[in-house]
Parts: sequence; C-alpha cells; structure tokens
Amino acid sequence: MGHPVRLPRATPAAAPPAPRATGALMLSLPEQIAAQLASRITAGSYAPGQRVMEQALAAEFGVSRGPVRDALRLLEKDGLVTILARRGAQVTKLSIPEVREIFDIRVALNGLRDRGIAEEPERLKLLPMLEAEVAELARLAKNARHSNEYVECVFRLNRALTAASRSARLRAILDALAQQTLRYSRLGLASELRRRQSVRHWQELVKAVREGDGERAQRAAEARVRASRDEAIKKLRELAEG
Amino acid sequence: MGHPVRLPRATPAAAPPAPRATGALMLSLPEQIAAQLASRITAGSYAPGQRVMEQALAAEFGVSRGPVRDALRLLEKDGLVTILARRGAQVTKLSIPEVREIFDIRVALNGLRDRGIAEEPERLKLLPMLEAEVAELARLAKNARHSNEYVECVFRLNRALTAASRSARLRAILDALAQQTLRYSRLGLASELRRRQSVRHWQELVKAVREGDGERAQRAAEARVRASRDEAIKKLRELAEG
DNA sequence: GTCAATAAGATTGTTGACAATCTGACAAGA
DNA sequence: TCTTGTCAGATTGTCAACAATCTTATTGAC
Repeated sequence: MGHPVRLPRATPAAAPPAPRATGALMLSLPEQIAAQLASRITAGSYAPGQRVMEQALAAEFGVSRGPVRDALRLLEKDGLVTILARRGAQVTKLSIPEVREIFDIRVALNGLRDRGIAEEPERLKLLPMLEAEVAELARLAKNARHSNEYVECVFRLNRALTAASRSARLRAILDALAQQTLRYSRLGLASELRRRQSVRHWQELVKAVREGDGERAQRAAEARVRASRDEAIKKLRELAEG
Repeated sequence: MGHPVRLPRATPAAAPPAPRATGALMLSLPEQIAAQLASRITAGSYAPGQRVMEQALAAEFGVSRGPVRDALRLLEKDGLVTILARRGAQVTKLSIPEVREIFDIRVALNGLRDRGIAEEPERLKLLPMLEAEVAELARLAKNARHSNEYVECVFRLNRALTAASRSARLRAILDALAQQTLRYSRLGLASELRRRQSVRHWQELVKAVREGDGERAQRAAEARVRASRDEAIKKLRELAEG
C-alpha cells in the first residue's frame, strides 16, 4: 500500500490496496494516526494511564503495526504517551508536581515567545486578529455559560501566537507543552473571576505588542501563564482531596 | 534475535543469534544505536546536512532497518537529525538564526533550571561539587592551552546541573538543546577573555545557589548563556564571512 | 546550449511472521 | 497466610521482502 493517504477507519480485515492520489497537504500515515490519537487523548477519550496497544490500533486503523509504532513515537515526542521498553505505550499520567513543572516551562517560553513577537517588525499584521480575539474573550468572559467557548478562544489565540513565532524549535516545544496541559488549562478557566483576570492579562499583552514593548509583553505573558498554573494546581488539589 | 543487548559492530552477514543476559542498566537496541550516532554527530564525524541512510547503518550495526529507524526517530527528538518524509534523515544543519533561537531558549530554561536548584533545600549537597568544578574552571581559564579542558569542564557542570533539576521534562529539553549547541558553545569559549567572563558568571551562580537566592541564580544563568550565545554568533559570522 | 521528459537505480514506507519478553494467574512450599 | 516458581497468553522487538516514491543521469527537442 502507499502511505500518505486517508485513513480507512476500523477496517476489520485487510484494506483494499487501492493506491490513492498524492494530494497537496498530506500527512504521512503515521502522522494521520498520531493526529487521531492525539485528539482522543486531549479530548479525554483515553484516560491517563490507559495502555495503548499497537496490535489493537493497527487492526482498528486497518494498517500494520509499523505505522502505529511510528505514530506512538510521534506522540511520545509530544509527551502525550509514555513508552516503556518492552512494556508498550500508555497515555501519559501527570502528577500535580509534573503539571506544575510543565506550566513553569510554559511561563518561561511563552514569555520568550511573546517578547519575540512584540519586538518583531511584522507584528502589526497580527494585531487585528489579536484585538478581535481579545475583544471576543472580553465578551465571553461576562457570561458564565460561555466557559467552553472562552477556553476555545484562548486556545486559538495561543495557537496563533505560537504559529507566529519565528523559532521552529520554540513552536515545537510550546505546541507539545500546550497539548499536555490542555485539560488542565480548561480546569483553570472554570471560574468567572479567573476569566476576568485572564482577559486583563491578554489585554495587557496586546497593548505591549501594539507598542512593540518586548519586556512588557514578556511580563504579561509570564503573569498570564502563572495565573493559569496556580488556578489549575488549586483545582487539581481540590479534586485530589475532595 | 533478542534486543536490549550490546552492539555487534559492522557485522557483514547475520550476527550469531546468541541470546544475552539481561543486565541492570540496559539500553534498548535503538537506544544503543542512537547513542552511537549522537556521539558521532556531536563530535563532528558526521557533517551537518549529511544524509544518514537506514540501509547503510543497518548493515554497519549488523541489524535490520527497524531498530535503525527507531534510533533515527530518537535522534530527531533530540534535534540531532532532521527527518523528511520519503526523503530520509540528515544531520541537522543549523543556520545562524537557528543557533541563536536555540541559545535563546536555553537562556530562558537554564534560568528556570538554576533558579529551581537555588531554591531547592537539597541544593547544599550539590555545593561541594559545584565549588570544586568552578575552582577548576578558574584554574583552567588562566592557561590559554587549556581551552578544550575548559569546555569539557563547563559541559560537566551543565550536565550535573541539568541532572539535578527536579523536572524530568526540563531535563529532557535542556539535554537536547545542549547537545544541539555543543559545537557552537565550543566556538564561543575559544578566547581567554571569554573564559574569564564565563568564570565570573559561574562564580556568581554558585554564590547565588549557596545563599539560596533563586532570582539571582536565574539572572546569573541567563547572563551566562546570553554571553555564550553572543560570542558563538559572533564567531559564526566571522566564519561565514572570512 | 539549455531545458524538459524519461528511465534506471536507490531509498524509504509498509507488511506479515517469528522471536523474546512481560503479565497475570495458579500451585507448591515455608 | 505469604512468598516463590512455573506456565500460558498477550505484547513488544526484530527481521526480511515487497511496494511506492524519490533521485539522478540520460536522452531528446527547441
């Protein structure tokens, strides 16, 4: 069979070996599988600690174990699964200190990212989008029923900013970390008070970007992620105790 | 054949399938191959941009392409090779802006690392080693002929500090970045003036760790890596022009 | 002489099967 | 009752071969 092709889902027997056309934006087979699994993990379909077995996935996706292996290595790179030698892969399970560690790294690197963006001459192209999204954030924060939409909007913003970063390595690291903390960020934005604080942080960041003030952008970004970190940890502790 | 075993080098035909005992600290076959290749890359045996082909390595190590594939994925995770779909792996080639980006990330994360260490109660156990190594640095810096030893000592120090960090993720990221910038750090420590400056940074860091002053440790670490960055970039530019 | 199409070789992607190891349960002994 | 040893099933590690793609050199046309 070829390989950078669409995924036949849940093919019980052998898939028809029809070679497909080579499209424009194509993910390799392992990448497609990894993407599917990543969304299942971040969405919570797979529980933390759950084993992820090659054979079963290969059968489900109608491929052999090779591409599944590659996909699992890809997910390991993003920290979504943990691979133990001779013991296979399992959905990464994070302790509270580990969550904190990841947020701490994000504090430092989001600061670096947003400082870089604020000092970039092309930052002005980003501003309309930033301002529109932050206005949307302010709107959503007022209504307690829009918690999910608020979180989605924050993720869009973050993804856009990460994508705008010059450094490919920074992008890769931040994308991985953001994915790992996705479910916890959600926890940390549950209360309306927190969302209002979050809006202020974003507004401060946009202002700094508009004025090209890298240091202030960095401070705002760091403050924002720190607040997210503290609230997430607090909620996690409450969940662990109560 | 088994798999977490020693490497038969350059076996032309099939290796004798003798099953070996399961030792205590054992690397899987792909990890062993990856370690070998990593040292070749960081030592400069493989030139940047050079293609690294599965078949050839499999033949050289006397294994099939499977473990070699895994090894290359491992190296990609550390940024030592770049894998292009359908085009194989090549030793990562860094442009000057890319080198700068990596150093910038190291600035932020080394700061985070050393701040964490300075604020750790168990930091006192580290102090003797730190002080001994930094004294050694001061000794080596005085003699221009000891440039290589100086660099080695800096790497030991860095490795020890990274290993002492609480966060496994921070360790993984920093190890990867340090490997990627290894040859450039070497460039940046060539001049005696720079080594003297480097010693002062290290002394400042040790002092901050001794006193448990996290913020000062962070500033010292950041300053140290920034200086390393600037000197490496300067040398790279000189090489590119002259 | 330069450029595009073509064909041969080289290289990666994928597969299915076999070997080695791990997991869990069950039984025997202290 | 708890530990230890053994066994069967399940799962990962490895291999060799095939298929698809890419690269390179050659040919032909303009």
